[in-house]
Amino acid sequence: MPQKTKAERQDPRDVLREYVVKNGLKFTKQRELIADVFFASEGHLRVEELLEKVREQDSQVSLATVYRTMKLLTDCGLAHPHRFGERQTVYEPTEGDEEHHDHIICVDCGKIVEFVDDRIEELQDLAAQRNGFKLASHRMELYGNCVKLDCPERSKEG
Amino acid sequence: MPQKTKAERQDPRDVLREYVVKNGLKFTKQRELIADVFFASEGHLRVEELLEKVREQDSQVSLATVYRTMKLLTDCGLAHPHRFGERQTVYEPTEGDEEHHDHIICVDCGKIVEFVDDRIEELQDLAAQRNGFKLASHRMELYGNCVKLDCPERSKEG
DNA sequence: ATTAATGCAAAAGTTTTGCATCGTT
DNA sequence: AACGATGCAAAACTTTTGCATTAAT
Repeated sequence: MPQKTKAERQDPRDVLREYVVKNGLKFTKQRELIADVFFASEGHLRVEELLEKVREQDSQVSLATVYRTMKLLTDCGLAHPHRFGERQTVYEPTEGDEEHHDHIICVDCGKIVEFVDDRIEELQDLAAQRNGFKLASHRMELYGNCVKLDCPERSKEG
Repeated sequence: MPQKTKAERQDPRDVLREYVVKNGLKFTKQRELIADVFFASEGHLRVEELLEKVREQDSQVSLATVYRTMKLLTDCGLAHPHRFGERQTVYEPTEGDEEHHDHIICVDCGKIVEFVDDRIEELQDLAAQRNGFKLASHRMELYGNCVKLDCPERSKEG
């Protein structure tokens, strides 16, 4: 299995700058700021949350710009939108060339843990074939309760 | 592995009626009609589509009532909402006590195929445990292309 | 100077809700 | 008769878009 070296990974800001230049777009301070805040955060951010954080640095940035920038980052392959059954779209950074991953979400406290299971991935591929599909991508989310000690919601409730 | 007999399965309409009575609600013709149309259809219906079909029988039914009824059906355990990455919520009938299933979706033509893979289910359970979660439920969607002959989109395009 | 990006506000799309009225119990 | 459900329209909420202005190239 070919393994990408981490050394190949570029600073997301550089990826963005490259993309922007290549497409005759512009590298604005808003884009830079939004990207910085996005990649500095822990991921799984809703657009509103991102805007909030961005506005701590520049209170003038508009919601529309955040939406437009997240779309741009998605086009660059730097971000990926999710819908965890909620109303709002959640973005997470795609970590360079690293492995794809799935999510486990705590139904009590909302904690999100990322994981990969190669055996599952393999079986998904086979399941698709068995049903006459060529698998392109997938989404898998597990929902459950995280153990007591890890769940802030539990400790809150005593 | 305990196996439910199909004989136990009730007519969804009866389940609804029971639920409604038990909760001091009312069994209206709109609810009956919406449930009938919903269960007669092939599932994976968006609310708009459902409304359209419902209005073929009674043009007076409102969108709000369809939304409210689908919520009711969800509470009864008769329907289940999905978001296949699209904007609109899609409902599908939960088939009595039958097995849970996942989905494969054709990115070309939108065809949806249901499937179950017990080995995947098992591994999901283990993956959750390994990450300190007690698995309650999951969602898994595979995206890909269905083979030429099955894909109406392909034949359309020649 | 050119042309894309921004901010704003309005629009669009989906879902929910308030309320007067209707229909089931 | 009582009270939940309905239809309608308005509201709520998320995301997109048009446009005049600003800023990156």
